[in-house]
Amino acid sequence: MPSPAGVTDLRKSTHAIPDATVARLPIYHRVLTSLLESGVESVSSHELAEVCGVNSAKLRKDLSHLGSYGTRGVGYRVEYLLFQIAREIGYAQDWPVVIVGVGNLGNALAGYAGSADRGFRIVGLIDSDSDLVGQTIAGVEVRDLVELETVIAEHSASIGVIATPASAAQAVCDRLVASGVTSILNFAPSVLTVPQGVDVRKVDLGTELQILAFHQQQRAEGLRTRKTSKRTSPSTALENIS
Amino acid sequence: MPSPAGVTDLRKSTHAIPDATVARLPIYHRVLTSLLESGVESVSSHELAEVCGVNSAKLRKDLSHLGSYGTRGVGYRVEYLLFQIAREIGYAQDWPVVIVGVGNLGNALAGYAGSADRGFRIVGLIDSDSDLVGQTIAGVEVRDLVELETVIAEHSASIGVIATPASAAQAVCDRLVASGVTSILNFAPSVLTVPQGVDVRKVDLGTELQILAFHQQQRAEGLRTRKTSKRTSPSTALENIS
DNA sequence: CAGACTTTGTGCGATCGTTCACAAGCGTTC
DNA sequence: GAACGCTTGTGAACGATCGCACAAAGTCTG
Repeated sequence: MPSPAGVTDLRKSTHAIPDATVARLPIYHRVLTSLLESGVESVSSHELAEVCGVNSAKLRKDLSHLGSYGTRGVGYRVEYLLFQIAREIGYAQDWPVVIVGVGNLGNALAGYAGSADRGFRIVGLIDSDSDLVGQTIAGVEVRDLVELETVIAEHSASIGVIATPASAAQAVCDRLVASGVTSILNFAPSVLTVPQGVDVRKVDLGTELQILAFHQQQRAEGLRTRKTSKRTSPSTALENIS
Repeated sequence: MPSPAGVTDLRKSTHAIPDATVARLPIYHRVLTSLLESGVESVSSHELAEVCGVNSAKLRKDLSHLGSYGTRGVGYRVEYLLFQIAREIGYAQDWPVVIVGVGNLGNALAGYAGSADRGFRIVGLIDSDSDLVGQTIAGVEVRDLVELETVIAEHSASIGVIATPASAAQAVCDRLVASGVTSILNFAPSVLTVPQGVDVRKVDLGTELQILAFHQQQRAEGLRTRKTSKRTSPSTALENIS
């Protein structure tokens, strides 16, 4: 899993939950929520792992980092496990989030984090485009870039999302950090420099596509060198050679 | 690094470039492009690593997987290195991409991958909303969901993007796979099941936010247990204890 | 209550990724 | 051309993660 950028090592002192595990907890949480709504009361690690798309041993080890919340011979009680995971990842804490850049991407995020009752509350939508300022999106009024510091202070926001063009990203980032934001989700295709103690996660749509393209190319080359054929039936023609 | 979901192990046979390295190549590519435009002709691994936000040893090892494209005592020639990376990740191959789901997110992606001269060409925008069908976005006409198979066949698309609600994701995925798509980028918050030989990468906005929230919570707890203070000045109050 | 069965929690080895540290190689200077 | 300084490329140690395999601990049945 992608390790966070410049994370201050501080969690070792408390529970010490591996990064790889933390990255999977939200998935478990979502699947468990879905199970709970379906009326399922208990799951085994095998069943849950199957649905989450992970190895069952990995799942058990992940959960064991939170505590012993299962019952041997039976499995995990969905509701209880869900509660424990939720507590661990700070769900239902309603973290105040500020989104800077209300283009298509910012819009999508506002709708996503704002509507569903995830553990977040959009407390600020910021843009420099005067046409956008004043509009209400997902129940929140878009405010001008100059009000960035004000909005953050108003709601004591500690999580910021950068959905601006790359050219503005570092400047916005600096202002976020200066205002007390210590967790940043960056969608701009640029490398952010932050002081120690600030956590930056990067999501880059272009990079993701290029990684896919790489694998696609590898596959194509693999086929070509094996039997010199044009692209024909790619369905199940690839067998696993490990 | 985030390991891809159900990737068939096939690359071992050719060059065997580690996943972690592949995930960083697009970053190097972008930074190098920027350097080239700035007129820089040569960089050392230290300089490049600095800008890319990685360790210089890691950078050198990454590049060494592609070949020996540097000159000892000097560094790397920007243009040459850029070319080599581009070749490796299939840049300028103009991969045909189909995007299913033209909400805010699909829109953002269409603009992103379509406008900038990245190595992709949006050949299909698909949605089931009849209000959207027929509109032109980023120079491409939105077509109805029923035409999915037709559009893929028309352009021999092998990369598909799912930007639909979670409820539709698996069904769309199945149809993509059945039509010959072997690389899928999934933005829907759901676990996709695919046959062997199909590569799925998942980008989950909610998960990313929750990972940030977790770290934020850890930090808060760390502070609280150290000295019982309210949230005051979070600016540079966190020192690194490793 | 004993024995069979099920499933968790985890010790351990294998694999993958990162970082250090240094030899090998290149350019430059005297 | 020898000596010096710089940077690459990489062997090797380290650390994190994964997955197997199994003991521990529970349920169920007779």
